[in-house]
Amino acid sequence: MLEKIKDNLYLLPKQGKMQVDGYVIAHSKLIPALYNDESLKQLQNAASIPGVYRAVYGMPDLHEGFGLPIGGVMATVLPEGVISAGAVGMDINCGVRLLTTPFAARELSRERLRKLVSAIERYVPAGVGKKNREKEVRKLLPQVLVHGVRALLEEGYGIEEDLAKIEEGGVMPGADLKALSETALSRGAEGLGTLGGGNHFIELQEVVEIREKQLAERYGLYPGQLCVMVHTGSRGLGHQVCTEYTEILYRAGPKYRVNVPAKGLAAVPFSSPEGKQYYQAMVAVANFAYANRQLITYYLRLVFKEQLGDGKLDLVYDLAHNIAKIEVHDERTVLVHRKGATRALPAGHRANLPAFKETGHPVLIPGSMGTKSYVLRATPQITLTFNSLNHGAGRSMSRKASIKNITVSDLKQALGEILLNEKPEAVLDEAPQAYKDIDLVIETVTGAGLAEVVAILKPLAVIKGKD
DNA sequence: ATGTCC
Repeated sequence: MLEKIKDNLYLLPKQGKMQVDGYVIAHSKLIPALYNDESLKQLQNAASIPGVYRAVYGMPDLHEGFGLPIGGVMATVLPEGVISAGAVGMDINCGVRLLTTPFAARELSRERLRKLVSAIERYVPAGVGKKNREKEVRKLLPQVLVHGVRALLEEGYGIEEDLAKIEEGGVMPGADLKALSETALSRGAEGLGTLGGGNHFIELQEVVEIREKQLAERYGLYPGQLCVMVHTGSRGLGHQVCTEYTEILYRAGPKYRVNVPAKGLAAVPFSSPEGKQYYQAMVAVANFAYANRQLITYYLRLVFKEQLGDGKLDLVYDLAHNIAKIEVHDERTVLVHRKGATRALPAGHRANLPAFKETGHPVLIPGSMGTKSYVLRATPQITLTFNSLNHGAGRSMSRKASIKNITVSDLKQALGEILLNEKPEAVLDEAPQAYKDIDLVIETVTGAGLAEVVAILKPLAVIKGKD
């Protein structure tokens, strides 16, 4: 089905109802796994959606999802093209934030590290169904949905400098609370400031390698530095909104003569009332997720102050990897749906935040639990994928299969000296054996000429939430 | 990913 064009680049040729070609960025060793799940079929489905533009793309961490595969990028021409809730994903604005600390990793004894982990667990509720305990936080929900991180700054949960390092400045315009159901609002109030479960985590990491010294320094990264990476999203709120709107869009589709190949790709024209309403809801939820990572940062700063006497944690960057954005490509306005894909703007791109205009922004790519994380920078060739890169390693095994096939000792061996807050048996589905090889995935995007490695971090301790 | 099927 895939035709090799050159190393790390494959064509999924237009056939059947596909309106455009597909392209998959993948190392040859990553190809066989793509035939073991529905991801290529899902990419073909995406290529048949009304108003799809130029081509659909699969990142090297591609795997089966709901509707659009994880690691999928699909753009639609505006205003006549469609918007799809399933192509954004359940966890709207799931994303990653990287923080530097004023400490060197080697300054921390194992005992100190252990105490740090317990303190983080005390401050940040982690695990499926975990709720925040503070009335004052729940009260912030309406402002957070409309004003994003800015609303938190006004209440003292952050500093002005934080905004300069968050994608979109921590707020997307166009949110409307009326687009959210009572259930969604209630789940949002409970979920604000919580980590969640699944692949979400807080990691204490050490910068172990710098590949681009000047760029790393511009990003605030130095060898040996202790860093904190936060991976979470919009919790039950995003799930609720995706579920509700998939149903709404699925029912409304025929009214606009939009027929979709799978319910997960339910879509309506962007300019339709339902389309506009989903976009207003998605933006509100995206603002919530940026704020969620900000609130967790506030807790982390308290923890560092309490445990180590200095809570000066500075943002390297905060980015979304499940979202749809209005962008200009080939001088056309399109809606780029990225699901498990990171926007990656090269040097000089005008959509960069002022802090990164000259250099291009850091692209934060976590590995799987216990493996390295990468900071990349996109090259000018990134226009190939609508300025998109992968979002992580990508699953190679379903959660169910992982629990069945991976043993506690497999996971313990993979973790080695790395501290884990949870019992290994509680997070077997997150074992690195359930994921693709992050080094190979990164080699793919660098080999394809889409990005270069700036810095590499390795985990010292992992905080996970239980399912 | 998710109050993992109100």
